[in-house]
Amino acid sequence: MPELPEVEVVRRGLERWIAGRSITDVSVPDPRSIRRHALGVEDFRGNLMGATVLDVVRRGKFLWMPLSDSLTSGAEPHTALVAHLGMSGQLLVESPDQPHEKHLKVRLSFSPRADAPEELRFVDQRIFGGMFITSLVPTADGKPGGCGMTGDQGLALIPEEAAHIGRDPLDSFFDLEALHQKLRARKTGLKRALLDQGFVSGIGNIYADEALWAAKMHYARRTETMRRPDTERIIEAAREVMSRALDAGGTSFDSLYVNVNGASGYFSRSLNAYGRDGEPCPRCGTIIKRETFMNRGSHFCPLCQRLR
DNA sequence: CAAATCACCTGAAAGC
DNA sequence: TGCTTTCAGGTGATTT
Repeated sequence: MPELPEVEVVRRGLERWIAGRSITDVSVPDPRSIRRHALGVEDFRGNLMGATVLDVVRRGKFLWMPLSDSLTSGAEPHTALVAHLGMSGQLLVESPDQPHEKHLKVRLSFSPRADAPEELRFVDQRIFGGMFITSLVPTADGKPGGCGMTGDQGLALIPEEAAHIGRDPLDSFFDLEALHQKLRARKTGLKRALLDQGFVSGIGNIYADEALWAAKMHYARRTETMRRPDTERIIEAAREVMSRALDAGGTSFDSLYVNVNGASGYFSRSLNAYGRDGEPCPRCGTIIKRETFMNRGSHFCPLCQRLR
């Protein structure tokens, strides 16, 4: 499933192929994928038709495209098209004559541009992801909303529905001290906190297990016992694991075009803990264990990652 | 306030 | 072989 590194690659692809173009047509073969757009399909279409995608920004696993307002062109955007890939979502930039994918949910047509395909397709098998249009609101810290052109360069706005999530470990404005204080105040298990997008975004089950393994910490470690170096260690581990995946994704394909088209699927990850229960820990040889925690698998080395 | 539960989905894989 | 069950996951609303 797509986690932060995959979403970032998609963002870069969209920035390259879609940013600056205007939307000429919209179709929604499966309205379930825009169920978070409360006003329905017609409103969704009406808001997108004629709008220009000004940028493609990401925080954690949320992607958004600030839209021009035809009435006040030149002014700050105040709405955005939000996309979340959920478990199985893909954003594909393709020519309209490509056969429709089995799980094609939303289709956007763009103004023609030389050497760029004209359609953006949202394909999603499990429908945990989706798209919707929403208002942009000021960020809590007044700093740029996320990763992207306008995101990094000063547009301190974020979609309402993503305003509650924390900055991700790859965000240049990530505030370690703020996270550390929140962790100490919360009284919960460490993995639970890592998966809670309100603390830090972008970390899913796979990278949580990998980061915990790399930092040699137990998933149930109490957050109130975390010391500053502990918080640093786990976040640095998460950052390391994710940027390694991003590097791999950025170099394992010929071009961004292939990436944004999802032709090669998701990154093949080199995993040390996740899904490796029953196999030896790459660090010490102890057999990796799997326990159910929060209704999902937690994979860890019983020796390297002890709960004290 | 923390944590558990559920809802949303499909299809691969395992179990019978 | 063929049916049924389990599982996987992110997010958000609701309940304990």
